Amino acid sequence: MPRYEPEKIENKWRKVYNEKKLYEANLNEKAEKFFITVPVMYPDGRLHTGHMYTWARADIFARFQRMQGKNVLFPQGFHMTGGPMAGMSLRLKNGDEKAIELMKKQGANNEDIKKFAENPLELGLFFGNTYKNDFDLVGISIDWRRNFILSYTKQYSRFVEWQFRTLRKLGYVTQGSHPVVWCPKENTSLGDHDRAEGEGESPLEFTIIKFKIGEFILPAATLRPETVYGVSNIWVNKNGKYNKITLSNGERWVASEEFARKLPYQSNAAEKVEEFDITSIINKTAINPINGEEIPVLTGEFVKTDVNTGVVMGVPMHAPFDYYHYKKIGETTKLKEAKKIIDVSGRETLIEDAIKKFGSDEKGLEEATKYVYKTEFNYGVLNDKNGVLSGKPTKDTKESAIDLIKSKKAYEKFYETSAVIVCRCGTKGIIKLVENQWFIRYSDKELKEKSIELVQRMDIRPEEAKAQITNAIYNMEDKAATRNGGLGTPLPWDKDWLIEPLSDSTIYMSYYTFAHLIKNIKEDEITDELFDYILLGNGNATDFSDAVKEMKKEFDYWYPLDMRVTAKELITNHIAFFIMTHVAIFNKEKWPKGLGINGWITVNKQKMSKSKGNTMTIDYIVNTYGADSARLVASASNGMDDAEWDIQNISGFKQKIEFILDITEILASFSNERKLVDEFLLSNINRLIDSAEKEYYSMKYKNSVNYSFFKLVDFIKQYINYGGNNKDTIKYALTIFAKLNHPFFPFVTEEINNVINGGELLEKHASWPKMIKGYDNEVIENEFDVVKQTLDDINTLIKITKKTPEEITIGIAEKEKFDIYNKIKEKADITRDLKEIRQGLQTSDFVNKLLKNPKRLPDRKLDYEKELRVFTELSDKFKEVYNAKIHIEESKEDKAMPGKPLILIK
RNA sequence: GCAGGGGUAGCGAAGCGGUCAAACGCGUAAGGCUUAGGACCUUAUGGCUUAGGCCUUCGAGGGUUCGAAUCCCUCCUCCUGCACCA
Repeated sequence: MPRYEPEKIENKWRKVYNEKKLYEANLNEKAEKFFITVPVMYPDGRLHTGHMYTWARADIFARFQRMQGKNVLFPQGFHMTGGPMAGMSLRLKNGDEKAIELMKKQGANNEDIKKFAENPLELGLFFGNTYKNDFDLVGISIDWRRNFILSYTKQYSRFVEWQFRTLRKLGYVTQGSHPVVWCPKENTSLGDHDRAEGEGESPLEFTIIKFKIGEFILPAATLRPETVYGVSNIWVNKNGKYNKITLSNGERWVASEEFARKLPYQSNAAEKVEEFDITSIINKTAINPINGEEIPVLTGEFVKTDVNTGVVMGVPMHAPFDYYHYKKIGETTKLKEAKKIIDVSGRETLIEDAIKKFGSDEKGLEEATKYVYKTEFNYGVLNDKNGVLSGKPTKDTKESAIDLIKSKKAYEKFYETSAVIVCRCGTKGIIKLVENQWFIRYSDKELKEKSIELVQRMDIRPEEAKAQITNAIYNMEDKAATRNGGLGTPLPWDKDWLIEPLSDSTIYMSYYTFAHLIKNIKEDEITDELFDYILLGNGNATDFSDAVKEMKKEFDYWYPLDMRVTAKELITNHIAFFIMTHVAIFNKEKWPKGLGINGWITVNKQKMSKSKGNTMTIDYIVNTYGADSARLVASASNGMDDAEWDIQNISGFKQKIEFILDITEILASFSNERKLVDEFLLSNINRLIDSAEKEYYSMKYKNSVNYSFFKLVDFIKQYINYGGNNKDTIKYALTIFAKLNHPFFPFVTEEINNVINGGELLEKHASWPKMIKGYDNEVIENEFDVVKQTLDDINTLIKITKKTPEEITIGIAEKEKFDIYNKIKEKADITRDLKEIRQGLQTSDFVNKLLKNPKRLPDRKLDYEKELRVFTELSDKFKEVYNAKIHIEESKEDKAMPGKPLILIK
């Protein structure tokens, strides 16, 4: 018997598929089209199992649709817009050891790395090439002719320009200023992916209140301007370095040196910066601009000079740090009593309690701060010591507090990071206020409404994702669409700006439809009018060349997009942008139709990702286990939950494949004998076709392999085990096995089908099997269940009695009992009311037994003749299993029930 | 803070008002096969039980129902995303 040799089989069919160009999709008016995409990939490293998961899921659907007779287009592009590649290139250029090592580990040599350092696009092209190989290896059925690179392809840049001019014409573009996390060394914004530390952190807006001290201003930064009436003092850190900053309006600020360095990124007001001896103002008196109160400047070593201004207002009764240190200084120096200005009813000693609870070390005070802020914010009210703010709930006071501060000309704002952020280059990130930033107005109410309406109609799997997407759109704010570093297409009307990567990739799927044709069109022929004509149907056909008309034909045929497959983390950004931009630009009939959202793979509960180092590259896994085995990963989950993937699963898969290959090989040696067990197998397999199809359709692949693979194999095993040996039945079972599993395991199933049936390829239109009505046989399925149950029961009995059976008698209930049983079964389908069921039945011990519990009423149809025949047919099997004499007979005993024969063991 | 999704056997998970320990996969144990290991096959895998039985379970508590993991309420707890970044 031959071993399963995946490499041999896979090479063979991979070659056939490529030679016959089966993955290349051509316009064919006669065939129904199906257009499926996965987002463009950003080629900055090798592909791993995590990627394979998403693409295999899409590929399975693509193949499934092909087998349904659809003309399937599954293209794939690359994305080379944006920061990470440029950042990596820069790091390589600077000789960053870590970066160089990372590239080497992924197969780049010194020559390559030199090229990457010179041009980040080279890096993308290098990895892009490995992707094509890896995908081909694992059998992702992509039409590579339509591949293109965003936004590196010149023609595509034209397309993005058209997109943005169109959005602007429609009024969806606006301009304003915007705070971003920034690396001052690489001079670029720091997205999550560019950070070595501080993922998920964002800019936080602080209010600066200007306290006067002599000729100087102390700018105190706070998140709670509403506590300004409770200020007891100003904190500075006597160990910190401070500057005197002269502003263009003449104000002279005293703030930390770090602040002076950060300020220019948010305002160009500073004219002169000089050193300042902070100790010279400690214990001097400052003025609260809101109420004119005189307050001392105190030193507090807890004040961080690298955050905000290095000047903090002390509000002891409402801030644990202030409380603790103010008290401490108060022990030796006479200080005014701190004012309590926020009341939380029933929590008079909130701050004392909080410190007691969490402790007075730094960590404890931090915890206490969170706790106090939260409690006061949600339940607090500003008491009568708050001037014009008195009586307001804390929750609603921030805005009016700011207005008040503004009216005293004491207001300023400053952005700070919500926690420490470090760039991959090692530099600490700061906040830059980007002026004149261009936005796409995703906040537009009408656009949101239309988009949400579309989402309700879309075919989204899993169903739960619909609510999330709806919500994401509902909460959408304006999106900064440009940036001033990295790679990308310049904004057509303001060339200083580059269009940002999430914004140049919202409707590019339409570009796939003609990507292979537009390559031949000269750049200057690609005008806005051309795209208006192709994509929106505007303009006159006579104005365009045949080549352009051809492109329009492709677009009209393939668009809209039928299915987009992505991981769930894209819901709140890319998916929302994708849907909304389509709604904004395209005619209604071109809006997207379907989505497939998946979770991610975890290994030991950790998300599989490059940064965690828990991945395997695709070429490794395919070379080690085979492509079909590797694709099993797509069955890791049903919906968008995270799915734990265990490489051990592959061994069970292989065992079963070998079993199937074995019977495939010896198919000719089976007989022509037909028995009840044939009906059993045909009926079950027939039903599996339907079950598997439904699960494939809703992308619940864990369920679909369960049916098409594990259950089906199990049925064939049972069939053989019960003595089935009919050649036609087995041939049918194997054929269905090959077909139902082909989307999942294309190569080995093609081989199996080829061996038993020859002829046409499965990877061809409309090879999906249909159910055969006559094969359905519910009663036979039930009776074989009875056999299984009876075998179990016999085992239990033998175990309990510890007997070695010499004779086993199986007593089938008499026909009358079956009649009553089936009658009750029919009634129980309608009602569970025992009285109602009892009506018209003669009372007997048997009836009483069946009607004891409404939960245990008869619920499957059985048949006397069949039950007797099934057991008779299998008596040899029983004999073999128990090595005992077997009697099958009718029995009048009470214990002989329909579906539960009497068992006697001697 | 805002939003979304969970808590079922050793693990991953199915089940979403009615086949009485719960699909399927993995793991584990025993037996078989084998020179041995691996692989493979069979059986078992909540507890008790000398005749197919009983008891206890689906995060916790309460409710609706003849009947709830499944519906309703309260609580505990875990995970994920939050944008200028692919």
